[in-house]
Amino acid sequence: MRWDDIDKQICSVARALSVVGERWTMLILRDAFLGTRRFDQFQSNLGITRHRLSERLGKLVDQGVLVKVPYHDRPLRHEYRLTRKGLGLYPVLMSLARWGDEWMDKGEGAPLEYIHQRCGHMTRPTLTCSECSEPLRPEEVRPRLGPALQDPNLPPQQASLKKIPSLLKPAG
Amino acid sequence: MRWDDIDKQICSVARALSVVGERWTMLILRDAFLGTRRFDQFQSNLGITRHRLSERLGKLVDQGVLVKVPYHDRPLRHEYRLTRKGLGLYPVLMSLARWGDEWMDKGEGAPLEYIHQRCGHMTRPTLTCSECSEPLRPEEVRPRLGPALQDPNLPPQQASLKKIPSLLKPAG
DNA sequence: TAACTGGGTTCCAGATCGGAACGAATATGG
DNA sequence: CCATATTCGTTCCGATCTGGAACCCAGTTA
Repeated sequence: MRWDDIDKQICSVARALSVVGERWTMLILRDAFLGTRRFDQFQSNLGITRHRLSERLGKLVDQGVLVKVPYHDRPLRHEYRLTRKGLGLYPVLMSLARWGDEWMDKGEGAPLEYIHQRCGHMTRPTLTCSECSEPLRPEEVRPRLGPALQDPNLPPQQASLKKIPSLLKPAG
Repeated sequence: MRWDDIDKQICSVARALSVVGERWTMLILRDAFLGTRRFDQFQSNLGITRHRLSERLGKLVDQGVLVKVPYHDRPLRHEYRLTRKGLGLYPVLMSLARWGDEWMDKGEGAPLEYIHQRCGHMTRPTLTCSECSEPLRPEEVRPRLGPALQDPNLPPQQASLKKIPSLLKPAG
């Protein structure tokens, strides 16, 4: 299967990755969340080539993750801002950052810390259950088929998704 | 800058992506979280080529995200299991899935639903503050320089990271 | 002894990437 | 009026990565 076809899978992770799963895209969004808005700023912060940046920004705009907002005309200039859809990726970025902090630290501590202004404390973002507010641990969550996979006449390649073995134990 | 050098950045997101940011890697991990353990199962579930799969699994093992555990000798066979480091990626996968559910739905509802066995309810995983337990909203969080970026003699390319403009408003 | 299974590796054409040069529209300085 | 700068891109080309198919190897089954 080609990478370009992953968005055809009946899987939310695959669909999400079809938008944000390419090289650089997540780093562009990281910068966007830190306030970067202009082409040249993205380019010099990231060290990405202009060509690639242009392509990625274009795709994010097409997908509704960013919008081009004019901030000056004559000459026409625009900046790139996160939409609501883009802001929805905040948990993804934060979870990546947290994992990087914990597992990829090179011994000098975290690059950035985060203050939750609502409570005033330095926060370590935690994924919790919407119903009981406890932290979500993988071995306490059981996936089951949702509406999209209950359709009896699924394309056969997707059938494997119907078997969810789902035992989550670490090893080692 | 080459993609292979992103792990040299002083940024936890970049470092995390240097491990899980390549094509297919996240989908391999999604499958691992759903219980897949064997080479052929990954291959047929994902539709990835054997070559690519072999390479990605190898890298994940090198990075300590998966371990090869023998389950049969003569002939020697092993399976791939998530380590603690790998299990640490759960929030990333869940956040991606949630975002996909919300923003990439094609009108047939979610592919999978998740039951939190501790409380018995269907859960919508939510990123919250470790200190006050409120949901973390991007505009309520202010990043500041952590230990790793306070070093006064940083490599100059990284200096841009020191400026954190950080205004997070949607537009659109 | 032939076919099968699990878990790979090799090879090659085609797609994607990185770097550098080029372009276009306007503003600024002299 | 001309030269230079700024901002935001696009074009071109050689290097790297990817996908598909074929091949390999150690047992196992029949």
